[in-house]
Amino acid sequence: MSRTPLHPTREQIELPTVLDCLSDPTRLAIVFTLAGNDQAARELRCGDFNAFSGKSNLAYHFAKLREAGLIETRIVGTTRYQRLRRQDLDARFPGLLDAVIKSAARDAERLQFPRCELVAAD
Amino acid sequence: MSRTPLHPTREQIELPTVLDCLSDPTRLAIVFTLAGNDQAARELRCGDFNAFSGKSNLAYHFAKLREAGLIETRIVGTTRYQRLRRQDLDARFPGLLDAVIKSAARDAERLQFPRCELVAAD
DNA sequence: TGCAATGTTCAATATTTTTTGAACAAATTG
DNA sequence: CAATTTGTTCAAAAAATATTGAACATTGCA
Repeated sequence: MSRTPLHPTREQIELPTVLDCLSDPTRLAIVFTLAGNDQAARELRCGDFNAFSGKSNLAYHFAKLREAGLIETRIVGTTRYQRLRRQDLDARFPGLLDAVIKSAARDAERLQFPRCELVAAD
Repeated sequence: MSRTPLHPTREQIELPTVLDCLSDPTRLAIVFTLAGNDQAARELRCGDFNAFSGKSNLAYHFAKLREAGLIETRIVGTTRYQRLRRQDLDARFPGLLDAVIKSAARDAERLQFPRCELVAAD
């Protein structure tokens, strides 16, 4: 599935772009899930998010998150593992991600995030 | 100019809506300016933002900010004063606004906010 | 090798947002 | 009262985003 995609460097991450990513409910749910505020892992595969939306729509949102610098994609065989670029984000925008994640957690009820359904691992 | 417009209550303020407001460069500039990170006042009139965009476009953005719960509009005669609803935002999303404002301040160079041109007061 | 699984990419839609300008409204001032 | 100032509202146009499904690519497996 092609080569490992392009990620912006830490310095290239832009505030408005990051906020835009987080303002979309689907992407916020993805980021929240990757942040592991549930009991979830730190690294998840695309397929784990199938409850969130259709495959191709997810690919679109993952691309946006990746290009914005929010997540890093690691390719292993035929699956892609995503993880939050927490260190980079914290360095670039101190306190921002924490505030967003905590607020999202407090509002979990009203935000109604889909439940991440772990795909059986190999 | 009609009656004082509707503002959501503190509890009605939604995280994705707030993030969406902040992700737009014009609105982020407005919020940043109202936050007074320059030497600016806490309450500003629409006209003070004329450098940011056209009048009707500003009215659009102010409405978005107001309906999202980011600003409060106070009508005095023919002018409208806007102020950040900092207390409500801090209560609802602790640390969020601070993180955004601070990050914006650090990135001031690259964000290139327009300079708020104070309109002569009465 | 051929089939299944995982995701991407592309093109077409659909939807939402932003921007503009003209017309309007309310208050203030001469 | 007429003119000016401040800013809104409306409708139209422009632009950006999101969503879908079909086709494709890569890897893993029987």
